[in-house]
Amino acid sequence: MLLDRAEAVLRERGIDALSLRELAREAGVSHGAPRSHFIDRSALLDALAERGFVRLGDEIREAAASEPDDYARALRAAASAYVRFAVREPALLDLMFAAKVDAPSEAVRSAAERLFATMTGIMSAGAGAGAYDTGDVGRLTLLLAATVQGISALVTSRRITMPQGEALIDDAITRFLVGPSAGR
Amino acid sequence: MLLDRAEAVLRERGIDALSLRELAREAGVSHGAPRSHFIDRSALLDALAERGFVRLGDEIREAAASEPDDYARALRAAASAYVRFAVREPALLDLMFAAKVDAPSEAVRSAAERLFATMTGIMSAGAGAGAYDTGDVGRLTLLLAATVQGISALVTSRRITMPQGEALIDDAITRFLVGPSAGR
DNA sequence: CCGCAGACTAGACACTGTCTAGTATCTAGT
DNA sequence: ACTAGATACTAGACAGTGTCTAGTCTGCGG
Repeated sequence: MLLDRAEAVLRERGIDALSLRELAREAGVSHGAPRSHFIDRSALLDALAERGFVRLGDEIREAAASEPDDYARALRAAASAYVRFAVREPALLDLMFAAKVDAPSEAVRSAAERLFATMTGIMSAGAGAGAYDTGDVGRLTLLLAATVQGISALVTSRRITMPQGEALIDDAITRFLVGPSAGR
Repeated sequence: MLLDRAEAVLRERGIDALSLRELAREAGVSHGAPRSHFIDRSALLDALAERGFVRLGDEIREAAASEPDDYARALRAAASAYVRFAVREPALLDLMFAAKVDAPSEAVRSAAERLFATMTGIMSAGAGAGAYDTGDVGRLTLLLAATVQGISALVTSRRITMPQGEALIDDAITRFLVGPSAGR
């Protein structure tokens, strides 16, 4: 698939090296061929971002499911999976959270929303048992999302190392849980 | 100055619209002229990022200084200033925390470090008076940095609105302070 | 069997970053 | 005062890019 190849280039050589013409050359088709699939270069990027949101959602859901009977561990696993995704696909994550001049496309927006819904689901599992000190799970999830996204940004922009990022996740999750002994 | 004009284009039309040749045209010089100042397009972007770190540091320092005798309010003011900077200069913040394939230049790295030092200074003011529940101010500052960066990313990528971002800052700062009544 | 939509080709256009050789100007250093 | 060198610039070239257009081929539903 064209998108698979584009994703690989994005991962290996960054967004600046991602060229429609080069993708066409690699695929052995003419330079205009990709236009049948993506009207624009930005349409290609949107499709990549959309897939990124889906994949990231899958990965954190799976990570959380690996710890079914411990909220704290499930939360840590999900957050850790998020940062590991960021390290594996730094340029893709940049693309997903890029500050574009015009509003994101409908497809990207809804994919991002589904990721957030996945995170909310993970948080809710603990909320029912009173693991957090507030009833507003949505707002708390937003804060968690911002925190893991920020940690990921610090790691991918090489401001901190991956182990430091993992330590920050630990600190953050601990703060999310009610009581000083929770999850420790 | 060339950088001022570049910053304006970045702010108004995004990074994709930032072209060396167009800058040269606007300045009324030949298309090769900018090369005397910046060897590369990426050198221009690095210079912009560096200036961004300096300006952001100035703004949060000033915000914190406006509340000299209340840690909680100073912290909130600084975090709020960070997010306001992000809203005002979304493309610039993207540039500052972009996940590039090769390591950031020395100048950018040290500018980022100075920003972090500024944040540490703001946090330390409260730490001396036991406002936080841990002695490791550096690690706590890192977590704060990640949190405000993450909130900014959510706002600039239009996942949440600015008021939601402000609310998240409130939630985050409250969690950073020791005791349930702290700063509220 | 027809018509048509979708994937593709091939050429053109305007634009970009980058490299080069050459020029003017200004600034030490002797 | 003269020279050497650095600095800012011009002008031309090159390869590469995204995008648009007109035309071709092919498979499929009516």
